Amino acid sequence: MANKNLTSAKRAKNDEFYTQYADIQKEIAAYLEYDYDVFRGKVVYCNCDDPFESNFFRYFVLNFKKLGLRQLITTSYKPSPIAYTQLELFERDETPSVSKGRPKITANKFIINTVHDIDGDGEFNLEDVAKQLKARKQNEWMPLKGDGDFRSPECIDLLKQADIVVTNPPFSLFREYVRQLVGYNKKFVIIGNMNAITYKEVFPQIKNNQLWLGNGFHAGNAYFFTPNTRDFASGVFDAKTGLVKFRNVCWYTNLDHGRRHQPLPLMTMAENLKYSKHKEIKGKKAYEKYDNYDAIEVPFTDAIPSDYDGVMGVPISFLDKYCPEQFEILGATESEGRGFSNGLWDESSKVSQPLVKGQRVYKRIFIKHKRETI
DNA sequence: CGGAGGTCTGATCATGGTCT
DNA sequence: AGACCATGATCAGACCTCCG
Repeated sequence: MANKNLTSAKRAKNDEFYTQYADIQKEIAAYLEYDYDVFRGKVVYCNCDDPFESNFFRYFVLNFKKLGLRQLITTSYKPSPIAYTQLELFERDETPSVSKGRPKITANKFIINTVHDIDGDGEFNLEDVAKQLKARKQNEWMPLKGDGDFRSPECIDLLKQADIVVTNPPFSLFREYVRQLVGYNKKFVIIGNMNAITYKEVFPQIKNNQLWLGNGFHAGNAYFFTPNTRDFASGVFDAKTGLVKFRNVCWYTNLDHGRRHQPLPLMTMAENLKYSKHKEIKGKKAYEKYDNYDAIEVPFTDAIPSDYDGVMGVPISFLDKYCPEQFEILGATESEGRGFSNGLWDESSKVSQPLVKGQRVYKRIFIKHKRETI
């Protein structure tokens, strides 16, 4: 067990990817558009965010009044690399050390209760925050006792005080992270890999409409800033901008937003097949029954027919377009097919990956039209 | 030709059962 | 109990194809 924690922590250290300000702004805007007061009177906690670097911290401080926050709590996991400091809060040497002989910079905790223009330059900005924090009136800044791991007791105590968690957690710890959030019954807006949809911790919640995808990155292409430039192949890392490109990245949330309630425009089966070969769309078998599932194969989200009332298997990226008023989610193939058989959700099912005429297809989610029934 | 959408591997690690 | 093996689950990526 101890060993497991060690390896996790080691891995987490490599998870140094900073979300861009514009991406956070765009995502939060989607929730505000749906309900302008979602954040009003709320305690927001960013528990994987170094305030020295984090754009989450920056966003929520700068929009503290506009959102009507009650409090913003931020904790970091690891020491800040000195090179990328946005917030020139303190001389680095002033930073209290945990113990002698160890690096002076440690995991930090920031608690913001109030923000206002303190230096009288007519606008509120990060300089004001720095001054307020230095004065240690109303707002708090202190090192954490431990390493700032989101699972540590002091971070869990802070989590308990929070209403909404917003952050970009280490992907390698995503399952544990979600499990903790759900366990403490928190609202959240977090970033994860699209494959996490199929996780045992995640999919059942999606199915029950307790969790869904957020507004999202443009086309699932997310660009994160990273100081670890050497770990990436060219094409993935852009030296000019310092950004790493990731495919298939999305926001996971249980806050509602408008796009989620827009039904996907659909065509009939015949219309979808019109310009393609019989039973094929873009060279893929379409609308055939699976060999091992009581459902038909729909190879593209675009190709979901408007006129089929039975169970349909669709790619996981369908969830980005999922509108709960339009469709019902029945199950998924999960990894190697656990969880669904004979048209029903079944935990003990051991059915293998979906096959169409003996050919294996990728992971599928099983959905059905919601119809006005008599 | 670049953006959007979907699918692809096999290395790697966790887990669980069985053999000394 | 600990070593060893079989199986399951995952992937802060890589690649391919279609389309305008």
